[in-house]
Order: sequence, then structure tokens, then C-alpha cells
Amino acid sequence: MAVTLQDVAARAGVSQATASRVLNGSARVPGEGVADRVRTAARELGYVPNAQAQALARASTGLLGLIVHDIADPYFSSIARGVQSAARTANKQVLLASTDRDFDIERDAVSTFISHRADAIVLAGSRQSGDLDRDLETEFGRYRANGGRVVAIGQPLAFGGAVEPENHYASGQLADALIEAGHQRFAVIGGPGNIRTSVDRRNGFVETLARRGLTPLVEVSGDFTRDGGHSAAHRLAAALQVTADSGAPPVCVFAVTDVMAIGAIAAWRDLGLSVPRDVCIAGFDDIPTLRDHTPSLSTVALPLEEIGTRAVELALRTDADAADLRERIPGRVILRDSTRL
Amino acid sequence: MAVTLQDVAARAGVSQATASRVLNGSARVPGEGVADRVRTAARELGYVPNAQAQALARASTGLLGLIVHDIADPYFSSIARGVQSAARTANKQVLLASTDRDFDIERDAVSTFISHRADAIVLAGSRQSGDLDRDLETEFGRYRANGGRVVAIGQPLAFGGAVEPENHYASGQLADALIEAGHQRFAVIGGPGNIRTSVDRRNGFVETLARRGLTPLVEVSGDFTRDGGHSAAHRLAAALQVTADSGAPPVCVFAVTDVMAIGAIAAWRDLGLSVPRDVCIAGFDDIPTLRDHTPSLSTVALPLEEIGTRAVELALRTDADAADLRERIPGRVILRDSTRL
DNA sequence: CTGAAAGCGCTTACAG
DNA sequence: CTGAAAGCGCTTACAG
Repeated sequence: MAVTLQDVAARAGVSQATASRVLNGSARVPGEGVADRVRTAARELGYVPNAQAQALARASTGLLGLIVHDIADPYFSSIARGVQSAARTANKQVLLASTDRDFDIERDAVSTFISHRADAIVLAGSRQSGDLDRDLETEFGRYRANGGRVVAIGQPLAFGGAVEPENHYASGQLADALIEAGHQRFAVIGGPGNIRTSVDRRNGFVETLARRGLTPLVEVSGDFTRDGGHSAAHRLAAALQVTADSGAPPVCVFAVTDVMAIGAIAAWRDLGLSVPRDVCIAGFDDIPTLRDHTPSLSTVALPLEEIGTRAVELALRTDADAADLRERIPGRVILRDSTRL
Repeated sequence: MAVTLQDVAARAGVSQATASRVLNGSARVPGEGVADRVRTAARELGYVPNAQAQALARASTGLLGLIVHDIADPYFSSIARGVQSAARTANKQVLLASTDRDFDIERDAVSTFISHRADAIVLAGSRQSGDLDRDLETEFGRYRANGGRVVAIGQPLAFGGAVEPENHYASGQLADALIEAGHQRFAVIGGPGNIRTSVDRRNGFVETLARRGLTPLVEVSGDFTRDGGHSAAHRLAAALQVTADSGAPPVCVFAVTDVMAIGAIAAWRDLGLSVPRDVCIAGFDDIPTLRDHTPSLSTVALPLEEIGTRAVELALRTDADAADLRERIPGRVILRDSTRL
């Protein structure tokens, strides 16, 4: 149907091999006029190389698979933006899968990407380490044996590269900063227990608290979503019996993501509670879209886009020994209005 | 390198053709034991079909191209989410391109998608109609001639399907609602002049105002981003000489997107101006992440995810006459705190 | 039901 | 520098 390399060759009066060589910038330099004739023919015919055929004939497909939990979540869409731009400069196309946090869908996505012979796969949906199921593991194993690269963001797999935000450490720094700001009473809104990021952030915070001789008054948890934070906040308020204008120093709540923190604030607002007067709250991520929120959110800033580009760079590095590299990404504590005493 | 269909066939003691037939659920039902033997061999060997080879041999690639301006912009990431889920149910893989609002990059993305023989391409980055450059147009022409489907979101191309939010009409409804709520003095923060969505929204609003005998006091414009809204709002405040607590009824500003509106509110806050006391503002889109903003934003709600799924459904409909269908998506006016008098 | 064979559109040693 | 030919891994008429 579409114009084929053969068509171009015929019109230019050369062999298919020659046409291929001039059109794909091979090292071999064809004769002056010949090259021109081929290029002209290609243009006149509107030739578009068939990437599928090229992939089959060559080694690589130029495809890069990206798997996220939810592309509409700003955390992941920011990472995706970084992945996109790095992929573009590397001349790769990105194959996107948004799994809705469903591990079955995730597994399917991996299979499909492998089936499409993606040169590399970036896994951005974190899970508890060691929690990778057997199927996935052996599939990745074969993939890597065949030259596929895999890098995980925020979840060290037993293999492959990894870009790891220092969730544990940075949460600890946040706790320290909050204590130094004068907070004494804390509570935590955690995330799913099977998500690495969630657990690390919670632990980092609570452990630092402990080191300072403090313990969270209450811990509740919810989904990694706005609504998850919203409902968790309701339960928290009930457990803590927070009331408006009590005059008592507000409890400082740590929500493991900004998105949950925003949901929490909304829940409290509905209850007539005001942040930071009646309750304080800090989040994590420093999501760009949320920076203009009122009250402004204390949080830990993560360079989300950079995390995406780093992952791609790691995935595309050719030195074989880079295949299992781990890169740590530090977070930066930012105290804003939502924890102001 | 990887396990091949040939390998599976050999181990199962059948021909490649038979192996192919049992493994890809062809209509032809092979003998009982045969099918089992093949499946077992495939499992034992860890066979993963090569999608590239399949694509070459079959007609379709199972690839769906999605082009957006910026995947980190919640407008696009919400649409992308819808595209993703529809693609999944249709068993397609999505190839994503985020163009950073650069038309050269966009053109490249289209070429690459065509090169990869995507079964369909969804163009979500709108531009002024008729503004499609010649190159792109002829490329799309050939693509369609070869069976490719293209559907645009928010920008009726001269061809292909289209999913069109009723930007013009809904902006008019918003203007009406605002007037009925008691607003008399208006201003507009518009977007880029070469973006269809931007122009339609501005025109719909201003034309309805005119029908009611009103004219915007000032019009300024900026990029389709938070910062675009932020700087436009500064200019607007200067032009209007808005002051805090003037006691005068606030001017009601229409920003063509929620994201810009948020930037505007932030700018005014820095100026010591309060919304809705000193200035009022309405946006457009009803971005989920922004729903918890304070003050809550008056806006026009668009079913972003649905827009994405509709686009995919349109792109995948097999009835040839559906190729040029246009679907209109109504918006729903929501008045909230940011325009409260 | 099953197999041999051609074909999908390229690339790339291997000869000339 | 250029071309003939094999090969990449599948699918699918066409025979049997």
C-alpha cells in the first residue's frame, strides 16, 4: 500500500541496497548524483520508512516503554514529561502504559512492551521491594538476557538500574525541620502498605520522630490519591477530636504525598477546621500545580522531571556495567504556611 | 536471540504455521493434543511473540499515537488518561509524544508515528484551524490513504474525525451566568492567538458580552500556562488600577484556562489583592487537581477523560464513513467562590 | 487439520 | 561505490 523502499529504488534506477544506504545515513557514502537521485525519488514519492521493518532487520526498535500508575496524577505526569524530553533527545519513541495501580495491568504492560521489543523499560510505579511476582521476574530476566534494559523509579528491583528519591532520608529531614519549627505533636497519613515509596516516607518520618523521643499520636492511611487523603483526614480528625479554635497548639500531620495533603485540607475545611490554625499539615513531592494552593503546603521538593530524564539516561547508557546502577535523588525540605505556628 | 516461533514449533514437533495458528487464536482450531503441545513448548521456552514481525506480516501494528502539547499539564494528562484506558480496552498500545508546544516537534512526532505505522493518531494539541502546514497536511493525506485514521481534539482539521469541546458556546454560557450573578464589569485573560481553543473561548465570552451590551474593560493574554496567567494578571491589574479594599464592585476576569486562572490569583495575592473581594475570576476546564483550590474556581467543566476515550473510539471505529465524524462535547458552567459577589 | 512457501519492508555482510 | 541475496520473525493463502 504505502510507498516502499523498492519503489524509491526503482524510480531512482538503483538497487534497494543503495537506496537504503543513502536514505538512512549509513556510514557508506554513495556517489554524488546517485544519492541525489534517490533522495529526490523518495521525496517525490513521499516515502516514509517502515519502522517495523527496520526494527526487524536491525537490532533495535527505538522504542522506550514507560509504565506509571496513573498518568493523570501530577507526580507521574511530571516524571513522564522528563522521560519524554530525554527520549526525544535520544531519538526514542515512548510507549506509555498507565496501570490504574492494578498489578495485573502492569504485568500485561510489561509483556506487551517486551513483545514490541522496546529497547528499554522504565517502571515508575513503585511497589514494596521483593514484591515483584515470579512471572514478572522471569519475564524481565529473559528480557534482560536478550539485551533489554530496565530501570525502576523509586523501587529497587533485584536487578536493573534504579533512580531512587531519598524518600526515607528526606522524610526524616522534614520531621527534624518541623520539630525545630516548634511542633511537638504529630500524626501521620500514610499510603498503601505495599508501595515502597509510601512505606519509606512514613518510616523515615516516624523513625526520626522516635529518635527525638516522639511518637505519632495517630496513624491512618489511605490510597495514594486526593480522595485517599480526604477520607484518611476525616478519620484522623475523629480520632484526634480536633476542634476549631481550641486554642491548643495544632497537631502537625504528615501526609506522604502532596496530593493526599490537599485532600486532607479539603476534608478539614468541610469540618470547619482551618489550616494551620487548628491542624497543620505537610506533604511530599512539591507538585508544581499545587504550589499556588492556599494555605501553601510545606513539603519535600523532588525534581520530578529530572527523575524522568535520569531514568531514561540510565536506561540508554551503553556501558553494560551501568545496567545495575542506582542513582539517588535528594529531596529538599520546604516549610510554608501549612505548618506555620 | 530471543525465543522464536520456529523454536517453539520445533520443540512441539509441528510446523511454524501450526504453531502460529494455535498461539495467536486464529479462527482455525488445531487438533487437541497438538495445540497443547505447542502451548506447552511456548511456555517452557518462554516464548514472547515479536510484535514487530507480526505487524509486518499482518495489516495492523496495534499502535495508537497520541500527541499532546505538554503531558505535565493537567488538561492533557487527564485526556491522556482517557486515551490510555480506551486504548487498553481496545488492546492497543499508545505511543506518546509531548511537543512542548513546538510545531516542529509536533511534525516530527507525526512523521515518526506514521513511520511506526500507528493504526491511528490522536492529535490533542489544538491550533488555529487552517493553520496546519502543507507538509503535515500532505503527510496526513498519504497516511489516511494508506488506511491510517486521524482524529483531532479541539481542532477541526480539514479531514479526519474530531472531538470538539464546545468552547465557544460554553464560554458564552459562562458569560451569561456571570452577568446573571450580578457582574457588570469584565476583563479577559486570553491565550495564544494561534490556538483554536484559546480563540474560541475568548470569542464566545466576548461575543456574548456584546450581545448583552457589554465590552471587556481590558484584554491581555499570555501563554497557556500558570506563568502565562501570572504575568498577564500583573499587566491586567496595572491597566485596571485595581486596589485592595476599594469598595468598588470587583471586575470579573475570564481566564481561558483554569491553570492560567490559578496563576492569576497567585499574582494578585502577591499584589495584596484578594479574590473575590478585589477582583473576581473564572477559568475553564475544571481541572481535578485544582478543585480544592481556595478560593474555589468558577469555571466550565469539561469531561476531559471522556474526551480522550471518545477520541480513541472514534479513531478505532471500523465503519469507513465514521472517518470524518465530529463529536461535540458540551461544557457545564460551575459558579464557585472566585466570582462570588 | 496441517505444512511448504511466499511475502511483509527493510538491512547488511559478501562479492564484484 | 554498488548490487544480489539472505535473513529478521511472523502470517496466510494455497495445497494436500
